[in-house]
Amino acid sequence: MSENESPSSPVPTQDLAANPIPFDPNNDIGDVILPDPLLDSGSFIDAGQNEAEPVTPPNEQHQPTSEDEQGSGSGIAAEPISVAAPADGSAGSTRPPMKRNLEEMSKRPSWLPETWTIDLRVRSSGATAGSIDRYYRDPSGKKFRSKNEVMHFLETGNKIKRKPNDGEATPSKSPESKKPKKSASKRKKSEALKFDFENPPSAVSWICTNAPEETWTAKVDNKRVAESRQREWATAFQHVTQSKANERSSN
DNA sequence: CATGTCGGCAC
DNA sequence: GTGCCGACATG
Repeated sequence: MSENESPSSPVPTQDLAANPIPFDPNNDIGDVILPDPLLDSGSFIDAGQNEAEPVTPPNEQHQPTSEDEQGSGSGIAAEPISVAAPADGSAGSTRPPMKRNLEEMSKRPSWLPETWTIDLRVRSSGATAGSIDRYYRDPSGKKFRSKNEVMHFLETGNKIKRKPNDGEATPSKSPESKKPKKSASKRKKSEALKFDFENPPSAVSWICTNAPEETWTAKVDNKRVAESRQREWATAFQHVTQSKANERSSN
């Protein structure tokens, strides 16, 4: 649907789309983490509607090793509002009550890892225009549309398979397409664990920073553990515990 | 073919 | 009202 051409729709997209994300440089997260080297890609596409948001959301930590940003959708659609840093208003004076809703909506759910991001997208057309869709982005930029997809990815490391489009929409002349429901001997190769089980650190200190949000940081030898490594640990941990659980249940 | 977007239903 | 996922559109 590029270019809304509804005869009676001047496309009054605004209000919700334009949301100045309050960001307070004073509001640190306890001087830990936030190594985010490059912040960018907040605003790009802009169907030239309106919402020429002068404010560039200074959040969104991007991992250097990954594809970045999605190209563009179908033209329309407001700019994706990315919420990474906790937009807490310790010094934020004004807080319009209505925006509060939006803010609250962008608060990170507890099940979402700290390193992930939430993308808020406002529907700009259609019957459901004005609705807000929430997407979740992992540190490498992969996009997920629901908690379930995120969970699935967290646990298996495989992105959930998007609908392969099937049936009438794809008249492939062969209604009798073979559909191997399960490949018995084909094991999906998931990423290898990046954890040195042979040489684990002798001691790890975990520091909890409470402001503005609960954040745990690991230290080995008094040195901060890279956030990426923490993630590797988490992945390894999950993998191991999950394996154990499987063993147990199959016993 | 991949990915974004909207419809619409199930909580 | 919100979250979620299928269906569709589009580059």
